[in-house]
Amino acid sequence: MSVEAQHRELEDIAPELLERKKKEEKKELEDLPGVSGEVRMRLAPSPSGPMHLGQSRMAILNDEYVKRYGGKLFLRIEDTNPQNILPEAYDMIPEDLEWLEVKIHEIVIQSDRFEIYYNYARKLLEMGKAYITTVPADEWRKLKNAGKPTPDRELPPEEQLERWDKMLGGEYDDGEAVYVVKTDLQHPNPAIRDWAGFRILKDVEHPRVGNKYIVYPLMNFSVATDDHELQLTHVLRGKDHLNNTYRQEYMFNYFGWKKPVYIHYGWVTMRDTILKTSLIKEGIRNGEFSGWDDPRLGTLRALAKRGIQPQAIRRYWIDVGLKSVDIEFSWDNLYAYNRDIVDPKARRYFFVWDPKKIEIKGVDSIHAKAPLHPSEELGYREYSLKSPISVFVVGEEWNKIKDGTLLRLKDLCNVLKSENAAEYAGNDVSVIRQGAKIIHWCPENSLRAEVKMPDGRVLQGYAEPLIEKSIGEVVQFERFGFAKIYREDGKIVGYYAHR
RNA sequence: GCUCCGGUAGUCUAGUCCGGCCAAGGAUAUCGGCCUUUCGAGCCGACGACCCGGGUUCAAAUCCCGGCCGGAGCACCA
Repeated sequence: MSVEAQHRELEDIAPELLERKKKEEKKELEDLPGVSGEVRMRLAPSPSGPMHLGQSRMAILNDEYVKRYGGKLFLRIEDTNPQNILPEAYDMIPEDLEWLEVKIHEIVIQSDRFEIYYNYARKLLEMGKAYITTVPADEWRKLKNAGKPTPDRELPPEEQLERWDKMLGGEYDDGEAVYVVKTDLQHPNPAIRDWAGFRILKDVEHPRVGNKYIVYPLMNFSVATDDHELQLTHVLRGKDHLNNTYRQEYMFNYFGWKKPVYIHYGWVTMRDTILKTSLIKEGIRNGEFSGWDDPRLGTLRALAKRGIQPQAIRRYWIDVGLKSVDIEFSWDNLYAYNRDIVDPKARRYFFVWDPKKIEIKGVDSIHAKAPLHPSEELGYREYSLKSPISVFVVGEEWNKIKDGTLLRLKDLCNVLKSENAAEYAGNDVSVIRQGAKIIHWCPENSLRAEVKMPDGRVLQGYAEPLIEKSIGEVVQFERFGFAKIYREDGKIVGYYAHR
């Protein structure tokens, strides 16, 4: 029977089975595989700058799972490359996580743990699973890609240990000797073959431990060691780390450690978003950016400044989940979540950009009473205007309207437009139903204000005086968009979030 | 070049493991209507997708084979 025939038949016997039901779906994170009891997970940022939007994904997902299953979430600061450390970041990262509402149970800093790494390094040499090579880097790499060992790869453990002690003792200079973990030189994936575990950095001062150590662990060695030492059950990481996982598994196998469950999520591209710490650092130095929270940046501090709520970011990443597909970040979706949160609470005000002052003629006084929110009971902003009455309107908008048009100044009155003035035309709200255009305004005693946009533009204008009551809050400038309000150098400054 | 990982509307996601309640659900965006003293919110509607080709099957987004496309890694960075 064909599918169509089956459908026809079913319509006769049991039509209710063909009825479609509509349901709103609530998105939840899928269960973590391999959970038995509590979980132990970690965030592992390097302290090169404050956290950005991209990194918030791993923070949120780890946090969600630890909260769901119970257990422990470690913040492990990976500062084993002293050349890429911003000292302030040691404080900025926990601050950012706190803002994100991520619950950290314990902070571990890798530069406190050199002795632990050295200890395992020695063991591995004793086991014959690692070697010290004095072959120059490019030559070593060439041999490796050809599947061939360096001459010193097979030297006996005693000799390797001797070399290790010489490394630690400073008898080699930078690059003259490297500690390598053996894997399989015939491994079909060249990325998995023997990998460097420690390097020598003699003349670099580490911001936390100074010149105490000259032998620095590389990422794969310290990560594998710590993932084991912290007894992690699950590791979430970007799939750019997939080959690192395969590398690290060699250490787990050599030592017989229990492996965590590894989950690799996909690559996120963020168009038009500045995330690279090196670029930001440079931009701050040369004055291009105002700081780590410049509204053009993708740092969490910049988003916070603009009034993006941590819960919106959380919902966004939960929505995305941890699939291994590569995705494109959607500002629209993030903004939609943020609007959901912010809209019911944000007080409404008028902000007039490109301000043009016009006089309203033919009336002695007007009392304006505008609700602070269209549906929530948040009270009113009231202004008494006395003759001569002038208000600010948006110049570019005003100039586009034909003279003689009947306009509604929202929550104020109706006017007949002429070039640089307006004739009072009563206060009958029903003109709106007749199709009168509504524009906004602000009183003559408004405050100078500017709004900083995420694309770097700065709009100059006026905000109504009562905005002062909402400094530090996210407000909605009617017919314009949501912004978070600050006072900077005596001036009202809004950081634009979204429409 | 070698090795991995992926491919559902503009974007994100459900479904794929265990083929049939999928003539593919939800969100967002866009467009239209209603409502509203905001261009916000709300309500209603429209638009829009299973990468391609074979095979297995009564039945394929789902299983098999072959392509194609995208991404990542091949550092003495993380």
